[in-house]
Amino acid sequence: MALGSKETSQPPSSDDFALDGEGPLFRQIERAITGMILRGHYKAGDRLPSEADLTTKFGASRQTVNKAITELAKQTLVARNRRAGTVVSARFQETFQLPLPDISEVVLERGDLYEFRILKRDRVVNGESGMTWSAIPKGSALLYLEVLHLANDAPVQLERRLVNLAAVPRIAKETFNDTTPGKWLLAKIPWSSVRHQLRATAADNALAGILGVAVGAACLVVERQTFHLAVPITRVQMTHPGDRFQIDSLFALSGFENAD
Amino acid sequence: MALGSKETSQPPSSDDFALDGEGPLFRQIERAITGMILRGHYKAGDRLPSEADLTTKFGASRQTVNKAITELAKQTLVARNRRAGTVVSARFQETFQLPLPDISEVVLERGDLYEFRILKRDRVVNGESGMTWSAIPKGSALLYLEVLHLANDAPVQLERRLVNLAAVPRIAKETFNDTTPGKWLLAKIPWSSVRHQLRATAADNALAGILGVAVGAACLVVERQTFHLAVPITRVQMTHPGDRFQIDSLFALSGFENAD
DNA sequence: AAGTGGTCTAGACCACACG
DNA sequence: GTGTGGTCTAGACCACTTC
Repeated sequence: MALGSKETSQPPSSDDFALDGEGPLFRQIERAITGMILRGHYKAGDRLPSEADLTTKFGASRQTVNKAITELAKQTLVARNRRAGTVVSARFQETFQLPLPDISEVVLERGDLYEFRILKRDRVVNGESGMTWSAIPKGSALLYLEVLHLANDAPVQLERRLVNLAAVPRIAKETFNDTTPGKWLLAKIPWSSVRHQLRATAADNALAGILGVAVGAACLVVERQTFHLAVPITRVQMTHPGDRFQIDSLFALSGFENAD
Repeated sequence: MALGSKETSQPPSSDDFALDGEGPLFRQIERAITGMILRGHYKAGDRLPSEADLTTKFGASRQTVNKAITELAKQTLVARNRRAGTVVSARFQETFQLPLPDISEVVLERGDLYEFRILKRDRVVNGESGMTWSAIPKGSALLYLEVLHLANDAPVQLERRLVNLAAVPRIAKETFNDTTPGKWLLAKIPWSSVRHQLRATAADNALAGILGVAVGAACLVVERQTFHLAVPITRVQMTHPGDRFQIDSLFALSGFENAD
């Protein structure tokens, strides 16, 4: 079971460049090379054969080989350099995909009953009455929404949202009888960039009352700011009771999804 | 400033298929199509021209057009279907890249002084003395490590780690004078899949004492399990004081990074 | 100077899904 | 059937970087 096969590992033999015949050729090549790296035939810092060599070894065109290796480079498994060649990375990926879907889908996915309630809905002026969104000039018209999301009647998320009314005037007439503001915005307004922040906070009195947890209880906060072509669209703070919500993500190198 | 240009948006004219001449052709095509979608010339559910048509409109080869659209499909901006064609997605990406680098780099990046202390180091048997890792058979030999990470002498992370000794026997001799266990493992042992969980917890007495926070303080917990070719390597719980640590991530559609 | 990756084209065959 | 994307090849030119 020992993985410490590095000390005794062999350099890649011609057999290691064998393909398994499953699926597209470029994926087979991807798997073959990933496999050699994972099995220690290529170690961190080692140089892979050039594309021209791989073309011969795999019996594929250069385009196909290039597509495979480009994909490995995107996964940060290798680094590519002109003239110097392709080198196995010393360190693996440090950025991971985390799914942050609409809370309604998380709840429904679990088979629970989903419901939401609009607690507040106010037109506010940026910078006044304690509402400030620094990405937007003071004095701008904003819509403030407070929405409680419930799973089987238990609160799982308090959503506190500011919407830039100059960018999304139509939202003023929307009543949100059928969809949540989050889904409405996602469907109506495209975005070009998104910023996320994750942190933990203790519930204050107001939050504790709304979420039905003890004062001081740990909560997971996801804050999201959405922009469209440099125009701020919406900023939302999603606060979850720490004991009823977590984010879960599984990542596998492509071709090795079933290696668990 | 209003973005509600959808109601008045025009169907794409031939001018919209103009390229800006910057960088590789496939990126120009990518930007051109992304731009048409973001500006509302193509709305959710609309069908893009076929690859053959785009080949003509952009004056590029099919390979090049295909590469551009394949990239858009990976970003979930469009969905591709044989026979039915390429359709603009009704909903945008719901999975985001979050950076989770080694804590030492986060601290050093901020310009703070970084230090770590190994608080505990025990050989344990899985299932005994309160240590259980369900991915591994009971009775397996594990190494338990407790490491405190500090920024400017203030604790920012408590790391509690289990290592599968059968998979990583060499770690038994490692003293971690120079590197943290996390970095050591990353450098020595490759992984093929990783699972992450994020949640908030309240500090209990022990945790509060170690982190130097009040009992009950909110903490952000990142749990990571790493596997290599189906073999569990390590499981680590990284607990951060909620007020001294957060995860931050900015994502932009490629080609629109400067649109903020 | 020469090797390596970056990109592009023209042409081809195939698989799938819809009518 | 037939249109659409999925994939592949052979060949080419170029840019960058190291030798």
